[in-house]
Amino acid sequence: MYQPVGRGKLFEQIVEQIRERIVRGELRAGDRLPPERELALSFGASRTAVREALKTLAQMGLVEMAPGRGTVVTDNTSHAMRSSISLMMRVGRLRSPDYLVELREIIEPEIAALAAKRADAAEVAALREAIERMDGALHHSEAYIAADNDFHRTLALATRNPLILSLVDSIVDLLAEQRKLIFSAPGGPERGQVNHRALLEAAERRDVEAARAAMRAHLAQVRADAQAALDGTPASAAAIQPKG
Amino acid sequence: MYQPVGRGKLFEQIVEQIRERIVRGELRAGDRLPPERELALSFGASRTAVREALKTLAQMGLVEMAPGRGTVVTDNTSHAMRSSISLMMRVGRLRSPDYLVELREIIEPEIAALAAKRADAAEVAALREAIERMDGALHHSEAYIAADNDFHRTLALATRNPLILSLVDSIVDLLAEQRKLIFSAPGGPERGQVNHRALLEAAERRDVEAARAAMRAHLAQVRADAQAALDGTPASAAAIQPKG
DNA sequence: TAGTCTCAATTGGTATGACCATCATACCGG
DNA sequence: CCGGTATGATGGTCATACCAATTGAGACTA
Repeated sequence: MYQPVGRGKLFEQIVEQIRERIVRGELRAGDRLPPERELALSFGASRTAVREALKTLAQMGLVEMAPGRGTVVTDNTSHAMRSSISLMMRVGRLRSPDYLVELREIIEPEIAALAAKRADAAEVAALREAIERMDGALHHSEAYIAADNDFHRTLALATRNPLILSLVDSIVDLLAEQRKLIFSAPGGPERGQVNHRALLEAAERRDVEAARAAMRAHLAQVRADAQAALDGTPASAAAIQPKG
Repeated sequence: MYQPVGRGKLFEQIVEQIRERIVRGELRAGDRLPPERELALSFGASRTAVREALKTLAQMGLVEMAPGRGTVVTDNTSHAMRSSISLMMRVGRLRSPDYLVELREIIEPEIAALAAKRADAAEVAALREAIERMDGALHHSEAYIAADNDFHRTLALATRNPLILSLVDSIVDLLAEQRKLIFSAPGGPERGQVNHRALLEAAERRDVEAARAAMRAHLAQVRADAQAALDGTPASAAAIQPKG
């Protein structure tokens, strides 16, 4: 019927215009956009509206604002999704973290398969290095978990698919808790290393099926160890809950 | 070694305080929080700062602002992730849309499998209804695509995993383009319906393996039809970047 | 009485104008 | 050549006013 006369809030129109220019590549990462006062003049709007628009873009991870330096375009696109998932898990009445485990059991075996197919020498080396770091940190939970994260992240990187990498990055934080449980399970790290090595060998041999199977075994073992740690040590299990 | 001295921007502190109350459950979905002017008074800050904080929370999908009605807490936590992925795909050097297809081929078969295992009568009915709508819209691309989206979303819903649902929601928008291609391929929609029906039957029989297989077949056919549509229409094919 | 209409109050959205905090740069003195 | 300092640019905050959309109460009409 009629054209929507005011296409929504004013600041949204400004967001759209700037977003478009970034998406189209007219504005690239590192570029600095005009001061707020200038933008306000260009858009024919007040500085308030421009500012709300820039604030929104900053929250989306498209730009960064800093006093004295101005507003610059950034390529930090995965940051937003990362915090979103983290938030979602927390706000979702944190019961049933199984949601995350389930998603992980869906994607990680396929990630391993793709990684085995596509990993180059450098990535294989990175995997080996991560495993060695875990070997050397079997009694140092923080370093072990960090190396463990790197291992899985390198696999995601080897898929050559940035979407998958972002997805993995976004759930890494949430896995720290579970990995602590594994670490506290007797023999948990050692059992994990068996599967890690199997994954490394599969990647070296480009054995897609072996990689998938190894990851499945790994996740099953992780799930079992985590459950065992919860059952066996009610004290540490209780320590998980609060953390407000 | 030393702590950062500055406590950060003022509006960030306000964001943190309100966010905490939402995450802790003190503020639940539907709750309405005080007017901006009141909040400004409570926080001992100006309305500007409060407003920037609320704007940030709105962008995160935690609250919704509307003139006259106030600011209410929402549970729409997937919205942020949705727009994030969409943005990432667009800003990320839009060549190689295969990234998305690849991710889809990883998760959708497993979604179908989980859905077949867990779908209740209402969800099966919703699947059937979506298929019927597609039957009735074989010559009306917009309605067909909408029903197609609903079909896949219902599958995700049936997994009972909100993370998976959010992930699918975030992908839906980006699939519109591909679905238009399918629709333009001769016999594409009809072939799609065959697989849709197979998925429905698998869900009815709780046949996990059949569901997974049907979805794999569906995606393979979709990929083929999309490619065929591109090959057949070089003009539109030129609009897509050659894959890396 | 029931329905609708009007209008004022509430509340988010925008506009100004000012001032502060921080950073970059150019300038100056050693 | 170096280091501190003044100056300007720029984002962050404040105060105030007005606009726009929504709500809800009270008046008006059928």
